[in-house]
Parts: sequence; C-alpha cells; structure tokens
Amino acid sequence: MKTTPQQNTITAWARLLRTQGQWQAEVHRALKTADLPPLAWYDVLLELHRVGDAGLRQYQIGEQTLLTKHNLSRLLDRLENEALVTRRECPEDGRGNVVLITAAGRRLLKKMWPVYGQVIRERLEDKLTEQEIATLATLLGKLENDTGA
Amino acid sequence: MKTTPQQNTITAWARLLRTQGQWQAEVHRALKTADLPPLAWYDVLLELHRVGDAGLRQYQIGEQTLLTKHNLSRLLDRLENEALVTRRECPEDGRGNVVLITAAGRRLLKKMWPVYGQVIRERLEDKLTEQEIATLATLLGKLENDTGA
DNA sequence: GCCATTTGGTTGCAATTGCAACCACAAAAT
DNA sequence: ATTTTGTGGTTGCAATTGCAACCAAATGGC
Repeated sequence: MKTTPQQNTITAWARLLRTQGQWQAEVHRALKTADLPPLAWYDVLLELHRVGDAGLRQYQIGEQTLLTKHNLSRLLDRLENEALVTRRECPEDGRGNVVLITAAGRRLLKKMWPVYGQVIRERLEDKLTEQEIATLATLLGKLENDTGA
Repeated sequence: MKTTPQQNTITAWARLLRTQGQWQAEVHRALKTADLPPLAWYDVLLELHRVGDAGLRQYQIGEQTLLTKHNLSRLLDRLENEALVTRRECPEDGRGNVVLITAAGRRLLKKMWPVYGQVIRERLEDKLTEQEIATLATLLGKLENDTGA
C-alpha cells in the first residue's frame, strides 16, 4: 500500500488515454465516412500481410493485436466470410490453424491505408516537429511491455 | 492525396495505441480482480467529483469522457441504479438534467483509486524518470484536441 | 500405453455498444 | 405568434464484446 503517483505522472497518464481515445474515434469516423470496415480489421490484416505466406496462428495474432481469443475467433469468422483471410489446418498442431491473408485482403488494406494515414498525419505528424515525434516514439518505446520475440 | 506519414510518425502512433491498449487491459484486469466496476465508471464519477455540488449536464460528461450520448445515457442508468449518482431536472433547460455524484459514489471512487493508481505506478511511473514523464506529458499536451473551455 | 493437465480454438448466453428513430423543449426565422 | 430548425436526452434493435463452459489435440506424469 504505497502512496499515490506524482501529479505529473497522472497528467501524462490521463493525456495518453485521452489522446488515444480521440485518435481512435477519429479513425473510426474517417473509415466509416469512406465506407470502410473498422480499425480492428486493418490491424489483423496488417499483421498477416507483414508475415506473408508464412501466415500466423490465431494466438499469435491475438498477442499482436491485444484481442482476446474468443473475440478474435469471431472476428476471423467475419474476415473469412468476406474472403479476406483463409484459415488452414496447422501441420504441426492438429488443433490450431494457420491464418493467411488473401489477395482481396491485401487490396482492402491498400484501400484503407490512405484514410488511416491521413488521420495520422493530421493528428500527429502535423502537430509535432520531427524531433518531438522521435522523442515521443522513444519514450513510448520504454513503456511497452515485451511480448517477447 | 498526399504522401504517407514518416516512418517515425507511424512508429510513435503504433506505440501509443499499443501502450494504451495494454494499460487499459491491465486496469480492467486489476479492477476485476479487486471485484470493482470497470474504468468507465471511474471516469464518470471522477468528473462529477471534480465539479462537486454544481454537477454536470450529460453532454458535458460526454465531452470529458468521449462517451457517445446514448451510451452515456445508459451508463448513467446503471450508475443511478447503484445509487452512485442522481439525475436532477435542469432549471435552465427543461429537457436536460444535471447529474450529481452521491456519497456512495465518492466512496466507490475512493475504493477504486488505489487499484488504479497502482497500475499507473507500475506501468508508467516506475518505467520512466521524472524528467521523462514531464517531457511525455508536455508532448501529449500538444496533441490534445481542445474541447474548448 | 493410459490418465491428468494444459493449450488452441469455438460456441451459447448475457451485457454492452452503435445506430437510427424518436420525444421534448429551446432557439431562430418569418 | 407560428413555424421551422437544432439540441439534450432516451429507446428499440442489431452487431459486438466478455465470460464461462466446452471440445479436441498436445504435453507430462506413471
């Protein structure tokens, strides 16, 4: 039972939460306006795109995106329904499956990026100098909890 | 149609999103373990506590907490059900109401704070120096979108 | 080999969220 | 004064999320 955090700490904490909340709302608004799917789809597709043909196990996607497994399970159902990903049986582990992005998935990613990137520019890049952004990235890097490589 | 943001910008953006996600998950985990209500309750109660007996209109709470109005409307139903807040008719505006925190609301706030504060310490205060935290707070301050005073 | 335990993933159900339509009053237009 | 138009707030319904229980394969005793 220790003392409360410093005032400065609380301010930083609150601002980070609020900033992220605004960003998220803004991205969703922008995507919806452009008639595109929500951010979570992008996150998942992007992870899959990054690893290419190797694909990812569901639990690996979960680690990357901070989605709980049941949640992810159903999100993948939706993505699969839209033919943006495919689930394939995993050779090494009979229960699991490997998830791959499809060509359509990559196309969607490409369509979503400009909308997303635009928000990133307006909300972050335009508001700080390059130097400040670098500092911010460094500080935030120190806060991340390793998911282990 | 401009170019994509700088790599550094994207890194900072991604890290902020991820950090916030981890924090949020951690807070929820901690609160749930302590058998306490979710973070949103805390946010609302805190805003109400800050303004004291003046109370807040619902739309003002919404601005502070980034909750949509219908969402907030029902959240307040739940809080009112637990007698943590009261809704009172607004004298100046016949349609709206003024929301006040109750003594029970303040007690709950007090019970939740140590759990919440503990996470803030572990996830933020312990990981950066005072100087770094001050810098972070400043940078994040520049990113906030004015809700206007 | 055979049983207990753990892990990857899915499913049923309840709670929460988002959306659109709505009601009531307020403010602005004529 | 009467009619529009806007704003604060609520509600019904569909989609999403969280939780707990579950199934199946894998891992670890024995």
